[in-house]
Formats: sequence, C-alpha cells, structure tokens
Amino acid sequence: MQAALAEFSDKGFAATRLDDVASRAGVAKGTIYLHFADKRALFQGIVQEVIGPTLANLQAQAPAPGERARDYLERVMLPLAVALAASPRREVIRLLIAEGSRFPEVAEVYHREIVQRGLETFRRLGAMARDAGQPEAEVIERFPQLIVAPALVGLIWSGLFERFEPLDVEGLIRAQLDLLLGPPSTDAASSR
Amino acid sequence: MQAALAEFSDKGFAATRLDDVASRAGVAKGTIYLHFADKRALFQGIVQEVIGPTLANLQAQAPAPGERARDYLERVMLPLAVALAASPRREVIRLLIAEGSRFPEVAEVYHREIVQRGLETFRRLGAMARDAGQPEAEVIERFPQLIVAPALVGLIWSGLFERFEPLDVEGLIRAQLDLLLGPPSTDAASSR
Amino acid sequence: MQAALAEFSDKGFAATRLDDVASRAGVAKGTIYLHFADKRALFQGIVQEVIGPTLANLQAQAPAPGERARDYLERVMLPLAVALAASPRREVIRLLIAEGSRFPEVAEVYHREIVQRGLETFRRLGAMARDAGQPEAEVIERFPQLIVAPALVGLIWSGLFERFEPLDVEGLIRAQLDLLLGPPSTDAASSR
Amino acid sequence: MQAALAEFSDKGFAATRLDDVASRAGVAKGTIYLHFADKRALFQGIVQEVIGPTLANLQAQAPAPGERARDYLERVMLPLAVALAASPRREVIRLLIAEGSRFPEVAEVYHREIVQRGLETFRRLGAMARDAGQPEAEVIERFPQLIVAPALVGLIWSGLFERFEPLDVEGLIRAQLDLLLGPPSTDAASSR
DNA sequence: CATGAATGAGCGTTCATTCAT
DNA sequence: TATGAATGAACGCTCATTCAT
Repeated sequence: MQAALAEFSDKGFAATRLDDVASRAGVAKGTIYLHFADKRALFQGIVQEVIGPTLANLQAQAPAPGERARDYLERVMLPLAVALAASPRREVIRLLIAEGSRFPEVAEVYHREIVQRGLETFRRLGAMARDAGQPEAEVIERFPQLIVAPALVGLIWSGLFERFEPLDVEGLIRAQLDLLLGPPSTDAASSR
Repeated sequence: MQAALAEFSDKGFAATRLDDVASRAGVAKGTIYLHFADKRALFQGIVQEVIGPTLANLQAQAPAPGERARDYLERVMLPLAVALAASPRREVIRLLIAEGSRFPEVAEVYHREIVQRGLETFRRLGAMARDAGQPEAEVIERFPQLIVAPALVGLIWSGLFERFEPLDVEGLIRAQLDLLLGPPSTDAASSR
Repeated sequence: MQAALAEFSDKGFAATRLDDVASRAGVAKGTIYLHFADKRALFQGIVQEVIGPTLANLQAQAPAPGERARDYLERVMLPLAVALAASPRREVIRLLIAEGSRFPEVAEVYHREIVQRGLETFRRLGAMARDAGQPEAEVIERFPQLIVAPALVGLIWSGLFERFEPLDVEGLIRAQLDLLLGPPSTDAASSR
Repeated sequence: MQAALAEFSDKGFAATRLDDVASRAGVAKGTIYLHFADKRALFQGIVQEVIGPTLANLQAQAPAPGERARDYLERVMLPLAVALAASPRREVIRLLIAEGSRFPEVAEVYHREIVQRGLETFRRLGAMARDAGQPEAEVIERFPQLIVAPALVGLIWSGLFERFEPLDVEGLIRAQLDLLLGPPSTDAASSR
C-alpha cells in the first residue's frame, strides 16, 4: 500500500483522497483501515517505511582507510543524492518539507534518525579532513548543513522551476564539495 | 486581509478553512468573496502581494562603487535574509515550497519576477568579483543558487527542526559567503 | 423595475438572483428593497402589475350587437391570445404554472380576477350562441375551459418543444373554435 | 429514492434541499451521491424513471379490430389520463412544465419518447376515424394536440385552482372527445 | 432616494470513517 | 481479511437581506 506514497506526493496530505489511494492500490477503501488507524497513520507509516532503508544505506558504507573526505563524499554521497533525486523517496523529502510542521512526530523521528546521524557523520568527515591537513574543513564541523544544502536546493528547484529552467543538480553538488574540500583526487570518476 | 497568510502558513492550502481566515480577519466569510474569486485566488493574491515589495527591495540597492562583492552581499543580502527569516514573508517562501507544485501560475510568476532576477544579480556579482581579482568566483556565475542555498536550508530547518535543535542561520550564511568569496573586509561588522 | 420579470421568466423564482435583477435594471441591489419588502413581494408585485392591463383588455371589448359568438372570439380572443404568445406577459402565465402552487396568494388573486371572470364571459358567450340557435354550444357553459385549452397547450409547447417541432398555435386555436362553435362567418379574415 | 419526486413536486427544482430529500427517504445526504452525480442528475433520473413505464403503457394496447376511435380513446386513454391524475406520475408532468425549459435534455427525451409517439398514435386514430366515415376527424390529424389539451388543462387546474374551484377533469376530457369524434357507442361505459 | 459593502445562514458536495456482510 | 455501501460532519461558495453613508 505504500504506493499511496504516489498520491501523497502528487497532492499533499490534505488533498489526497483515500478513494484514490485505494483504487490505485487495487483494494477497497475499507481495506486501508485494516492496516492503518487513520489517514495520519498512513502518512506516518509511509514516511517511516522509507526511513529504514535510507538509514541502512547511510550507515552501510564507511570511508575506506586513507580515503580523502572529498573522495568519500563523491563516491558515496553524490550517487546517493542523485539516486534520491530520481526515486520516489525524493517525494518523501518534499512531503516532509511541505507537511512536516503539521506532523511533529514525523519531523522528530526524521530529525533523530536521519538528520542528526547524517550531520554527525559529516562532522566526523570534517574532522578527518582537518586531521589530514585541510584546516579549512573546520567549517563543516560547525555547519555540516552546508553539505546537504545544494542537494536540498536541487530538490526544491526540480519541483518548482524545472519546467521553466532546468538545473544541473549533480554539478551544483560537486561545486559545493569543491568549495568545502577542494577538488577530488584525479583518479576519481569525475565526469565534469 | 492578507493576515489570511497566517492561516495558510499554519495549515497549508488545503487544510485552511475560509471560516478561520474570516474570523481571524474579523470579517464574515462572505466578505472574502468580495475581494477574491475563490480560495485559490486568495492564495495567489497573497503571494503576489509579497512579490512586489521583495522585488523593490531587491533592486533598490546597488553595490557601491568599488565595493567588494563579499562586502556587498554582507551589507545588503544578509540583512535582507535575516529580516526575511523574521517577517511573515518567510512563510510565503515556505508556502511556495510546500504548495508551489499545485500552483503553477504562482510558481511561474515567482520564478520570473524573483528567482530569475535574483540569480542574474548574483551572476553579475560573481563576474564583478572575478574582474576584481577573485577567479574562484567563477563558480557563482555557473551556480548562483549556491548563494541562496544556506538561506533556504535555514528557512526549512527553522520550520521543521528548530524546536529540537536550533540553527545559527546568520552564521551559516556567512560561512557560505566565506567559502564563495573569502572573508569580508576587516571593517565590516562581523560578529562571529 | 418590472423588467425583473425577464429574470424570473428565464430562471424561475428560486433561481433568480436579485443581483442580476438589479444590474439588469441598472440600479443597486439595495434599491430593490426600497420598493419591495423582499423577493416574494417583488414576484407578487410583478404578477399583479400584469393582471391589471389584462383585465382591462378583457373587459374593454363586448360583443357587437348581433355578432355571432364564433366571430366575436375570432375577433377579440384570438388576437389577444396571439399577442400574448409574443409578449412578455406570456412568461407570467408560464411562471404561474411553474411557481403558482408555491404562491397561493398569487394563485388566488389570479383565479379571482382573471380566471373566474374570463370563464364567466365564456359561459355567457356559450349561452348567447345557444340562444342564437347553436344548441351544441351548451358544452361551453359546462366546460368554458375548453376555449382556453388550445392556447394553454400552445404556451406550454412553445416553452418546451418549439425547438424540436414548431406548432401553429393560431391554427390550433381556430380548429378548437371550429369544433365548439362552427366555422366563422365567411367575411371574417380567416387566413387558413 | 424516487420519493425525492415528492420534494421536487412540492418545491420545484431550485427550492428543493437535498437534506430534505435524504431525510424523507430515510438515508443520509451523502447516500444520494452514491446513486446520482448531482442534483440535476437526480432530477433527470426521476423523469426518465417515469418515462419507461408510461411508454410501455402507451404501446401495450392497440385498438381492437373494428373498434371506433371514440370508443378506443374512451377505453384506453381516458382511464390512463384519470389514473395519471391520481398517481405521482402526475407530478412529473407538472415538473416538466415548470422546469423543462431549464432541462433541455430532459425536454428532448420527453418529446422524442413520449410526445412524438403519442401524437403519432393520435394521428393514426384520426385517419382511422376518417376512413370509417368520420370526415370531421381530419382535424385530429392536423392538430393531435387537441386530444391531450383538456387533460393538460385539468392537470394545471388541479395544481393551481383546485382548492378554490374544483374541476371535473374526466367530464372535461369526455366533452372534448365528443367534440372531436362524436359520442361513444351506447354500450361503452359512460357514467355521465 | 440610492448605494454597495458587509453579513451569515444555508446549500450542494466531498470524503474520512464505519460496519454489516 | 476484504468489501463497499452508508454515514454525517465539514467545507467552499452563494445570495437574500441589512445598514451606514
């Protein structure tokens, strides 16, 4: 039933009709209530369904021994962000931005499980880079949000302005990483 | 009656009830329809009401002759962004991100009137900086979105996670400006 | 303001908006309430406005001395009915049929002032004809409604079915008069 | 749910509240929308519900071989008209007259399915009568509406003026048939 | 007399939720 | 477990009516 994600993504929480969710899922409307207490629970269920895999992804891959932070981010985070921009999980982020303030529990879980851990990882990366002779990486420790900022901009841009003016999201992210940590090692696959 | 902005900001477009808008405005429900054809028109009216002043602000102040790009941004854009984060106009941005995909006309106007012009201004700043001996500012010309990215992150953060973990939005923006254009001139008031 | 008749005729009582009445009359909505207590009063006012002239018309012309009933009806009633079918007064009849049961006072006035007097006139005509050697005219005395029946059918037909299949209302009325009172005197202008 | 016919008949289309329809039918308001798309569809549904049986009735009975037209009409049409005047179907006719001009589709269906066929039947009856030695029946072929005229008058009268002055509708119809086709055969049950 | 902005009760319609099957 | 007909509260919108000017 998580293909109800599609409906929520299209129309937002309030404008989504359970009728549509049901018929898209090929079940009767009442069936939804066998699995979720109400519409809110369905929404929260979907979000948390998505959090699990994302979390696993995030923690699956550690920096290789001796790997530079810039290279690691290019190797791991960039493909993740690009994949995210193409998958339905992208919509979960959009949904969170749009409706999150109306779902404090969801926002809290998301903050605790994803945001906090992600930022902590970035802080550690910054420290690693500093230890490896990049003192300017200290800014990452203070503002790890700078690493996700371009991805977020890309996400929002694609939802609102893509049709008027496309944006090279991957290039945007790479440019920011260059700013933060310098260019990648020459052997890294850098298509631009 | 643009204090209906408050309701839209609180609850989003679909969940806002015209009854509440009216009673918050201290008028009867029917009165709304003397000024706006329907709920959508009210929403669009609010957004466009805000675009005007923002646009004026944006174009009111040009760089002083000989002023460095970094100083200009600190002098003009930073206070604007900080003021925005404290004014109800902040909510208009949040609303646009949340509901914009359901209001293509609004998104288009916003893109054309604000986003495009703002980015163009940033591009010119980048060129200025490059001409003034900062070749690294070329990235601004390619991705002017990098200048607004931290402000946007701050906006979203404050809506979703402020209560769990505050964020120094001004510091975040300054850090990004440092990355892009180096530190400000020493006489500029840099509290951090 | 009786051009509000046009609106009532077009849309019926309930579906007519006082806004439309006012703007068609070129006055403000509030002005209507200077002349009529409410919407019902406006409706009743219109109907009674029309009753007066009709009544006057009806009683203005008496049979010429020695005139045959058939000739009199052809001379007086037929033009009246044909004129009615072309004038806005036609709509008053339609309105009465449509809404009369919701306006008992109107129906009563109409019955007392128009219907009863008209039928009484027809009864006297029938008696005249019988006295003049047409015993079959006695049916008119029992059912004077037979004289108006074709006019009524014509009225209804023109409102509902005219566009699918036109009806020669004048011919229909003449045919019924022929049935009731025989053909007109040869000098009467009988175009069919 | 066609007992919603009662509400439409009482108050007309525009003044009928779906709340009343629902509570009279003993269901909730929303239930109506499981069966009809909207108020108009409910109205049209009712009318078309009635057309079927009427049509069947109309075509069920043909003239007996050798039966005189006058006798046939007395045997078949008169009871039908009298029954109609007592059944809720009567209200459908009233509704059509009242609201038909606002429901062109309904009017068209009614004209095509009922009116046209009915009039054609009457025309054939007129021809039969003429062939059987009643040349005066030719008028029926030209104006078959004359046969239904008294029934229509009766219907309207009963809605508007019954309470002020009753009308013998059956006698009215018989009188018209006498005019058109002469008296019935003596053996026919003629109570007047 | 006239205006027209404001009112607010009321209506058609929707849709989350329930429950008998 | 699954259905889908039924519910009824709630919402967007309308419009007859009022009243300060």
